[in-house]
Amino acid sequence: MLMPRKPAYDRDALIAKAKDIFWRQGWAGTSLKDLERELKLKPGSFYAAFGSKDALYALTMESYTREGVARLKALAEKLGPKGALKAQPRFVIEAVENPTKACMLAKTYAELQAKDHDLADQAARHMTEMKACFAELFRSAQKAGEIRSEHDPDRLAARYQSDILGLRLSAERKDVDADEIAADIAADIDRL
Amino acid sequence: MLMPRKPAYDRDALIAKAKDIFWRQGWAGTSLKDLERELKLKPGSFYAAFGSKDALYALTMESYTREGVARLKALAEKLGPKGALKAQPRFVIEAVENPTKACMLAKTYAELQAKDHDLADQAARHMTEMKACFAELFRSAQKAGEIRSEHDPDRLAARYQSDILGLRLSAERKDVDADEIAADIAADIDRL
DNA sequence: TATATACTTGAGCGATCGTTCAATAAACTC
DNA sequence: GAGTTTATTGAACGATCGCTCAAGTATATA
Repeated sequence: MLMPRKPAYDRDALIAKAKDIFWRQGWAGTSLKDLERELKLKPGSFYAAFGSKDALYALTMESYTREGVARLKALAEKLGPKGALKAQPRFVIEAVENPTKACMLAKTYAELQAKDHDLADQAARHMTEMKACFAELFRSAQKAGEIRSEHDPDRLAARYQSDILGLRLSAERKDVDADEIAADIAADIDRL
Repeated sequence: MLMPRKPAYDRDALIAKAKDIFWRQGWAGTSLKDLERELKLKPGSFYAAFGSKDALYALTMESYTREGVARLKALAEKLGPKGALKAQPRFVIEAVENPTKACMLAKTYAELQAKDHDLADQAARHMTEMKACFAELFRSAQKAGEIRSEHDPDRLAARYQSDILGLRLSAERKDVDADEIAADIAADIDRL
């Protein structure tokens, strides 16, 4: 048997690069020309590597979610569940490596839900997964006695995620002091 | 002087109709074919009436904001400033006449900000205007003694608007009970 | 009724969309 | 090196994008 030629590109690096572009510009706002230029791939190579624009978009959302979950768990490892929940708001809007402040999943869902696009469903599932992570942290914090047990952790998680989505969108505005909002969200955790 | 023929359409009604389409589908997600079909206008009439897709989009955002401000002020007239702030969350997610729950201005800003599109700036200005309305209500509530005066009304308004944006986006999800979030936001007002 | 004016119509413009594919170049085994 | 397999290239496809404009139609005044 003969061994084939190896691709010249690093697939994971290309997904990471594409994620930044999609995250910033959205689905319709990113053309194949954009991707070809930034990823330095001609059409043939692009389609051999990823199959379609939508398939690559799905890969970038998976990567986005995986990293988000990992970061949250690392934060909980270091600061405990309540500490992680209090730190997360400030963290998400201060990450300078992000191409934009708003949540990629929320942007995707908002853009494509009306079209009943598959990517909207996938974004929704990823958001559900993130919400479950938040709920798990609230449950842990309750077990640790850091949050009163009279609260429903799933309800807390839904409200918390909603607040974070609003915060991240607000953080893109020039007339809003997102640090203040983040501080207020964190302060709310202390009152639970 | 001779008098011309009158248009067969109601311009304001067309703007209202276009607003629903843009609100639901977004800027890139709405094609001129969509508008021609829904507004029952051929290209020539469309461009004679509105000039361009973007010009019509701007008109719909103006109408959207004008109606939002009017509704809020009507609510304040009836329920007082604090009552309006408490009622607004439930109100925005329960309005069945809306084509979608999420805020049109936020959707527009999120979609077009990366492109430095003029419509993103206009959306941002309209959001600033809404925020000023909220701040005015918080100030009134403080004057009426319904909210403690130690709070900064502008900061309260920014947080409140952020929460509403998150709520309205969350309300489009099937796995989230938006009524609970709305109730929790309203409950926060009582603790100020 | 004649005429001027504006509205309506729809074919079609150039540009760009996501995608395909045949031709060429490169890297592997034998 | 010969032979085979895959990666790379870039022209070009059909569809759709926002938009233009000349031709036809309807309504007003005179």
